[in-house]
Amino acid sequence: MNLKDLAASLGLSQTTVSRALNGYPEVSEATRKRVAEAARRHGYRPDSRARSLATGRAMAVGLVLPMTAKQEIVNPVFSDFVAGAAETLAVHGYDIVLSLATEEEETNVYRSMLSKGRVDGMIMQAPLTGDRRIQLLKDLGMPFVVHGRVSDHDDEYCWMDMDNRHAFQEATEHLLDLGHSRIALLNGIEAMDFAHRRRDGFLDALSERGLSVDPEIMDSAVMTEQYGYGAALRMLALPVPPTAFLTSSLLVAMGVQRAIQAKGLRIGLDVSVVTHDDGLSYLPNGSADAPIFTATRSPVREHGNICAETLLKLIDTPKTPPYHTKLKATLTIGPSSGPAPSV
Amino acid sequence: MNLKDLAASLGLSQTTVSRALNGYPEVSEATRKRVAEAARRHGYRPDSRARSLATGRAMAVGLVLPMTAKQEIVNPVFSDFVAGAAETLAVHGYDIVLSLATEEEETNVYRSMLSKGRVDGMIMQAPLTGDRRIQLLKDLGMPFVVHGRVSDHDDEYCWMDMDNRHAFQEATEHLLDLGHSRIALLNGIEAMDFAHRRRDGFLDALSERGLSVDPEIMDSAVMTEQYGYGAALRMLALPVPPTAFLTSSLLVAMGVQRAIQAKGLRIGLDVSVVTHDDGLSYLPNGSADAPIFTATRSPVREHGNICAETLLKLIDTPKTPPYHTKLKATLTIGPSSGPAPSV
DNA sequence: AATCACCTCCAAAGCGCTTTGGACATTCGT
DNA sequence: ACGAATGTCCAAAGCGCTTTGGAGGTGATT
Repeated sequence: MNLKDLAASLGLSQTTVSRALNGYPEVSEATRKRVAEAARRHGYRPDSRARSLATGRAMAVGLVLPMTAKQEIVNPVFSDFVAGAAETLAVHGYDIVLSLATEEEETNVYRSMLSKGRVDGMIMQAPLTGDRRIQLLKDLGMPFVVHGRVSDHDDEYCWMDMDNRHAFQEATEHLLDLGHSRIALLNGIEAMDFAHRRRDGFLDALSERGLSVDPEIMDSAVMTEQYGYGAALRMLALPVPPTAFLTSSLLVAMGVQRAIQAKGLRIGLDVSVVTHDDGLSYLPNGSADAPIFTATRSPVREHGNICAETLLKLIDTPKTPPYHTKLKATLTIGPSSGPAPSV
Repeated sequence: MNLKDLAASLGLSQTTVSRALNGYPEVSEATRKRVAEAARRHGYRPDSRARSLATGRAMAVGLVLPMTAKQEIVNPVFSDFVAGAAETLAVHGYDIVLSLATEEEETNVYRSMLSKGRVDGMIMQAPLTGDRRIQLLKDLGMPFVVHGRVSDHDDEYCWMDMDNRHAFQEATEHLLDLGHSRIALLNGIEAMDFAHRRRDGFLDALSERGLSVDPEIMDSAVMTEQYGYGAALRMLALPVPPTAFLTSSLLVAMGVQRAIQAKGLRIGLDVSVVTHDDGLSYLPNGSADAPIFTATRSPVREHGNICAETLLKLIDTPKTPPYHTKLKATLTIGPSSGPAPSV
């Protein structure tokens, strides 16, 4: 049943039926009722393509699943991020069109997005340092917002990001204030742009207090529990082991925790752990009033909300200058960090 | 630049240009070259809506983000599943259209899918017991496949599932064979249909050996690390604590592990742990040759592949009878399970 | 009684593509 | 040399919706 048939069955024109259904004022309340009723009865569902073709709006935004083919890992942050974005978009009647970014076929990456009209804008996640995709998106001339950013060209596009540098600086200072001077950093892989900024924050805090860096207690890898466990185990076996760990994700912190326990040490007493917490719904850091880890927290679901919000604004008024949101993470003190043990 | 303009600029008809671009045989190699070149030069991108409207195929499938508004948790399995689905779909040129399922507006759940033409079929995830959405999908008359199933109406629709019952039966038997007779079950929330079947497998294995069940060492909740930790701690404090735990997810198992360590017990020696492992890429169970936990494993990314494959088949030949795939999980022995301690 | 504004509705022109049903040359078999 | 087969291209009809630019009728205003 299409609009034409529906109109015919009512003895009305398509125009009137369309207007009645879409809430335009130039149709009497009586006919509107009649039309709505008939539509319901016939199970009429407008064709989104036809509508989109006529209106020029796709009512959908694109999202690329951040996944480099090499390391077949899916960003654990993805599901919460997308939930946040979808949530906000749904309110405005927008859908999300997902596509997979594999590095090989870089040119073909945005295949579906390349065919015009499928989406009104795009959200890009997890940019790498010097990510070429940003230029690609710019060339496409489609509104887009980046979750995260690439340090060099900050001002030329729209992004929303957490203040990674500040968060890690603050976390480090927290540990320094507790008397720790030998702090290990377990970072994410440094191809991710945010990892750089996190390290910078860490290093800034150290050098501000005149502390130098020991590369032996700095590592970076894909953020898994295993990684945290292995790296912590190795570092704790050093002649002068770190008294504190700063990790890039809760999962890594959990690995560190396991290593600490395996060594027969006590977390928060013998060894402190501070982590960043993306606020993933399935991986909560204890509860709000009783966190497990001391953590800089910035829920990624909220990031999704903001990215969506920003993109919608951009779609509405395409000529707005590049707009940025920088979120501050909140430092929550938990039992995992305590005064440095006196030697 | 649209097809019309492109054709005009070449002095050809739209028909010819369209055919040249889409690889139809009735166009000379020379013109095909010329057209392709011009298209590239002008950056011509066909409008997916117009094409879809003309062909009748959307070249996209719908996916509902499984999320009940109440428990604001995003299924951790989602990202890997969707990666698998996207992977397979991309090969065939299909996109994924995501939408959010909130329980409140049940009727409105498939809003975007309801507007015809956006997708050619749907994948539904994480069905609840007696899930009404399946009937809804059937009524829509659109091809769909369910990841998981609802026990009662197995045969009326297309699904792919893991043999949850068998997996948990096997896991339980493994523990029984090791001499454990007091086994705790930490299940997922039982609103999820698969949780039922897992429990059934567990109970079957027990009753086969004439063992009865102690409800005090059976629990079910959202599968987080915290839950595993808390439940295990509580159960280990019982007068007759369990000597083994069977958990529904790696995250829960990690929580159990933490509780065991906190109690000063040794995993695999004092207390055994067996878990199901969804093979999430960001939460690996050790490595293939050195697993951390004894686990029944069935990578959910593969589930995504299969669901997509199945759906594509269904879209191609809509009249195929309901088609089912049941995957067997593989039991991998790790150091987390060992002989029951002699009393 | 004539004018005006307003309300309610409609015909038809797109939106940009695919595809049907030929048209017009050119080449082939005999 | 002639009809048939083949190769190459085209005009135009959709696909199902929105939206422009009126048309006709009603009641209020002058």
